[in-house]
Amino acid sequence: MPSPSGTLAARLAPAFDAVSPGADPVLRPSALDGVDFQANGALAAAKRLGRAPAEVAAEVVAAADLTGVCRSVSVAAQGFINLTLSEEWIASQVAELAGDPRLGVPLAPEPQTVVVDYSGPNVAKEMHAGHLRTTVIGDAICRLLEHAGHRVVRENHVGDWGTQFGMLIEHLVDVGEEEAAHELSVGDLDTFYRQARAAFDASEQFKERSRKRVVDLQSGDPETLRLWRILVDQSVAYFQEVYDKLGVTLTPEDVVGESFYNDALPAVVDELAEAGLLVESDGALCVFPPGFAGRDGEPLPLIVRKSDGGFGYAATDLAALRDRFGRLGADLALYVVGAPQAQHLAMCFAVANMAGWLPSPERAVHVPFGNMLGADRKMFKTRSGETVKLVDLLDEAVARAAAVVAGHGDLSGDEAGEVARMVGIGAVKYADLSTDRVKDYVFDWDRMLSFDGNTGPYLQYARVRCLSIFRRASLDPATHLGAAPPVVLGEPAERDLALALLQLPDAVEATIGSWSPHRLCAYLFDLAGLYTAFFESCPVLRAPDPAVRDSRLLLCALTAEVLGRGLTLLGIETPERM
RNA sequence: GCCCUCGUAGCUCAGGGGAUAGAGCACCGGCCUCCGGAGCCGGGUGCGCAGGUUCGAAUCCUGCCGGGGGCACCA
Repeated sequence: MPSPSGTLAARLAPAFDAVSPGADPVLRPSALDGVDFQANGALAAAKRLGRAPAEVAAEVVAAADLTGVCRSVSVAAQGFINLTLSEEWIASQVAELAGDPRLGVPLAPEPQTVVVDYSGPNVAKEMHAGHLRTTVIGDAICRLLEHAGHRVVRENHVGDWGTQFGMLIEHLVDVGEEEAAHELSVGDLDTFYRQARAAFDASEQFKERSRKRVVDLQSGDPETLRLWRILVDQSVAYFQEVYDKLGVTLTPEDVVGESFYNDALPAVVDELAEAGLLVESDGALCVFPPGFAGRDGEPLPLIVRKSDGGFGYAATDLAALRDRFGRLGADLALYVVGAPQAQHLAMCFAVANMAGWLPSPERAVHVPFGNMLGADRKMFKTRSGETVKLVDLLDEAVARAAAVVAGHGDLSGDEAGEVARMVGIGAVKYADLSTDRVKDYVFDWDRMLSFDGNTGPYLQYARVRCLSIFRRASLDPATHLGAAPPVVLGEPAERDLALALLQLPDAVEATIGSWSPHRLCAYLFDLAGLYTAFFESCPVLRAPDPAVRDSRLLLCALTAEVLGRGLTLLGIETPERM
């Protein structure tokens, strides 16, 4: 079942085409009172035909088959077609929605393989607040794509290779394997890293050992690899604890670290050389993709192999592109990576395209995001100026949510704890997802945990309110959905809510189309607001007659479903009570 | 110096070229024995600046101003 705008577009398209071949209607929700949608396109057609817009629009309307869908159709002077849906049609669609497990969201006609690169923490380094955005946004995108029927390959590109591992391995040796593994397993990664760094800075001998260890690591010395593996395994296990706490779908199997591409790096160089793209510059092997200039206006290189013979991260990223479009057969690769990487990724994409690994430029997409800021609008830090550990942030969220939930309802111990967890984690995730990802956003505990405004708790609570009506009446929303009584839309608030319920597909489509979860958030917030208005003006259990009561119960059940589905797609859990 | 990005109400944010630019906080009034709020209703200010494209611009283009970021061997 297509959404209302989809239905209207489909009905109008033949008429547009008949009046002016090639013309296409553009459907938009209308802000005008009493008008649901506005169809544009007649103006452009009129221009081509050299006729008056309103006249062309009228002709389109006459040619369109809108029987049963619209209650009224009118044409404005500028050539807009104003469409008002009939209550009967909305009611029939809502009844159909009740029996649709997908809530109207279509499956992609041509499923694609999409690689999503997100989270990407570094081995033996703490996950801090800065990892929140990539992890939460990337995960929501994965959920949305999978729900749309696409095959999603999650890749957690962890930093598990590089010169710093010489230092880390030597520190591990000094501390002792068992002790080191213990430190890392309890999540004290920062201390471990700092101590390694301190040892490195303090001692020339340690420095020399570290340098030698890097060479051993890169040459594949078994003992060194074994020690390295301890660092990686402990870190990955720790990351997983954070992911589980955060409610993110990443698993250890999704870890495809930098080291994974080591064996492919020589081939990357060879193939670039064969393609005639490789240039030696100051001892480094580079590719100069056109259109990139450096500080002095000189062409900017992507350094594939450094002058010391080592590979930089450009080589790894190129190998990853080669792997994703080659071995994995990706149709699309998404990089949920911070905005500062824009130029680097653009260069990698350009080079991969030139090398023939990336079939077409638009198939690799950087999904950038802005920073999380503190109340002072500066980088989010602790009061003492340190980065905030992600686990600490999440624990604080749950603790704060517990206080909020305790002051709000009357839940018992275990359930209160579980609800606090869902509310706290949900609040953090929703705060991150609900604003346009490319902008910086201000992190504010009180605002995100508020039951008012565009927040996670507000939406969770709106759903709980839907469900509580059923609980009070000892009814089951599921059986009510299954029964799907006739829908009565006598009150404006009923009509508004019903129409909004039908538009989840549009919100999902807009979200995927722009890789912007905040679009779905905005829809859910709008829906929750309409539900509140409905709830205020339309008694449900005390409805004037049984038919109206059953219809309103259906609207409640469906609102709970849509809110629940939307939040789930965003990766936010939904308590049954609050 | 070049490139990218952001600039919307006092604050935090929405606004897929369309009609009178919207929420939530905060502020001021009024109403609340309401199916579960710290509730409901009402109240007003704003698109950084200047051009351009267009029938129509917060939206697209150019320039400037301001914030953030990036610009050869750290990833």
